[in-house]
Amino acid sequence: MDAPDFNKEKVQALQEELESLQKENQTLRFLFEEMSSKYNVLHQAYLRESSSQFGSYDENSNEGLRPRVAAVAKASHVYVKTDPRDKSLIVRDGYQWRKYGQKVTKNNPSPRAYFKCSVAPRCPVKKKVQRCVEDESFLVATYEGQHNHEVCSAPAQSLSSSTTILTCPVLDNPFRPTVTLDLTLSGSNIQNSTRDYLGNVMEDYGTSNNIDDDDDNKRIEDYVASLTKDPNFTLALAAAVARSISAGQPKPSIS
DNA sequence: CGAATTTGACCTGCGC
DNA sequence: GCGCAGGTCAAATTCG
Repeated sequence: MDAPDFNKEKVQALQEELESLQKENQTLRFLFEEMSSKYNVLHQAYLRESSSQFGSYDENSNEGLRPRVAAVAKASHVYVKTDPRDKSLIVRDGYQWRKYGQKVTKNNPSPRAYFKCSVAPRCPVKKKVQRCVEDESFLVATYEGQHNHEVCSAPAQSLSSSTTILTCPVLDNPFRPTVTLDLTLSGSNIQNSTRDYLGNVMEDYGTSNNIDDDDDNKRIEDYVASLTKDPNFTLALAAAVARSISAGQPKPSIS
């Protein structure tokens, strides 16, 4: 076989792969943006509803001791990509936090920082932040509880240049806290299951996309809604995140 | 000088 | 009961 031809084919194959990865990246961004916007709308609605419920709540009454909204939400874990040289344990998520403790834990050489939400005096939310033991360029933030107030400042997108993240609604439940994903990851890090799943979804979307503009937005919303309800999508995303963390390799910017 | 952070001490829960 | 680990408190320190 002729060597130049072989190299040419190789370059062409790589270019094709790069293009497909770029498309994939765009698809993911599109989906996350859609879900994020829907999440924000739902979250605001939830905050309004819960605040009105708390407003009528009589804390001196014994019968009032059972709020209609569960006070303690399950802890959620959020991975945030940061510069590994940056040793601070600060995760900018739009809320104000007061640090009240730091501890070195058994299975992780990096210390764990403890924060309380300081936006509202009686906000019960706590946050733990620790570097990921597998990849120190990731911070793992664990949120406990639920904010009883609204976001007070710029959200996660305002992170420093060394941090590239996107926020997305946590799937299937608009009332869960935000999960943060690094979408600068190379497409090669995306688990096949994720790729297959999203491929199927977008192919499905594409085949049904020959409709007029009015129906277009509605259909997009339907797809986003179906995604947020689909546990397979949750699993696929989780797998992709886990894989990207374990890979810990240099990531070409595809954007 | 007040607010935020640091850090060692203390508390609590859990496994043995 | 004891020891360990995680979580919280609060005095000391730092910073704006």
